[in-house]
Amino acid sequence: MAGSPPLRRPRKKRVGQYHHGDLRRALIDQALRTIEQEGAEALTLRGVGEALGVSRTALYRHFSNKQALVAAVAGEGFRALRLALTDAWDRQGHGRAGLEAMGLAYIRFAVDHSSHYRVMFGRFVESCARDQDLIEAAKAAFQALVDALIERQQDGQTRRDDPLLQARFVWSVVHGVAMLVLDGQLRDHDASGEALRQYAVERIQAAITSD
Amino acid sequence: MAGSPPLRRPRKKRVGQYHHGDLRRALIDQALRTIEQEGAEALTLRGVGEALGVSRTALYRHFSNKQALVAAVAGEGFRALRLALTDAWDRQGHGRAGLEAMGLAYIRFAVDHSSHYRVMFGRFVESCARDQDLIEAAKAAFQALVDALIERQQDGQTRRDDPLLQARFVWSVVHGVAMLVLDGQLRDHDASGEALRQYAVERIQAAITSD
DNA sequence: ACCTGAACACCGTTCAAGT
DNA sequence: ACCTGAACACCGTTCAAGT
Repeated sequence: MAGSPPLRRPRKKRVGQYHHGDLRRALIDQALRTIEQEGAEALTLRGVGEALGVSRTALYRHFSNKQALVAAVAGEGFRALRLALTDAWDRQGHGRAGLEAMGLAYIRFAVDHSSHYRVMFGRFVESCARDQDLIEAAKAAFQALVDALIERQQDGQTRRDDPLLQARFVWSVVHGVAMLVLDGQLRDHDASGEALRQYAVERIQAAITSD
Repeated sequence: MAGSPPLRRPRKKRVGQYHHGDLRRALIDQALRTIEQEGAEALTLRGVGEALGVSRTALYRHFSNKQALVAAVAGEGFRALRLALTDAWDRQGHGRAGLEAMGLAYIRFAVDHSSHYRVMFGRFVESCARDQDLIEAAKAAFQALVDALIERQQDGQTRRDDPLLQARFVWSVVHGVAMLVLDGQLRDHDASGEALRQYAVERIQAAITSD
């Protein structure tokens, strides 16, 4: 779904040789790989550098600090999420089914890339919310939902509430469901998680339709 | 709302003297104070110890590690949250207004104690989900919502879905709204945040009522 | 029983120095 | 321009030793 990054194997550092590739790109990919495989709290600059056969301070040539690297990874996440949402919407033909597919796609993304998803919304990001690229990527993903809801309203299928407000509500629901499933708040991770997803998208539909 | 802990001032350590109070309690209170004032990532065992005039390893007599301390703080949070929920429900007389008040109380708790709330649901807690006290406290808070929804169903006011599923859905919505507001995803923190809260509780009502 | 202080193995970040 | 290695100021945790 996320278009997994090219598998650049950790390589032994040959002495006296620079990286001389797209180190910035390589750093982001390696950070994402670490996050997905071992979790966000296992991400260390030393580890990333070592895996790339590069000094642990090399990344300061490309990022101002660790947070900036994490923000870049989060940005990638929002771009992948946006794609997942628009894909679902398009594939189901922009109708009620499309909207439900979008909701399920959102939750699936969060569950399938739980560590990455956490980074996208975690406290990490909050403080470096100045990162323009990150903000734009997040906005674009959100806009995909707004557009879909507007189309449904114009087709006369849903309540004509403020689309932005309506979108925030829908986003809240799927975000909340995703977080609950991720946090393992649901004892039996599989069965009740699946039931909640289905119930949630159905009730969203009711909420944006009925009086 | 949370019944703020007794203000035990950081005191200078007098040499050769032990704490000899309820150190466990003092550690939890101090940790919570640090979290609320400076955020969860500013919490260090060294800092807690210093504020209490105690060695930085003293807490290992009362907690197995930092995570256990954090779990205890999270447990306190769930107990306070449960109180906030039942208070709102009771004060509004168990009706539709009571349920809406509950939803707003939930979101208000999260916003007013944002750092504490984050700790309650953050990744911290996930790994030490074995902490029985924490699990019980979280369950009790959730149960308050389940009970309210069951009562509404029995009064014939809402859909007779599986109460547990319905409660998870409602919890997801308020949790999602709280997270969105907290993450500053909402540009104008005040106005649109307020609007979203109102819209959310209203749409929850619609979702659990209509077909 | 309860607490301490030194020690250990980690962090992110800075900076003068290399090529 | 890009990268390195040593150094700095932090962590959580362990453990022998004190009272």
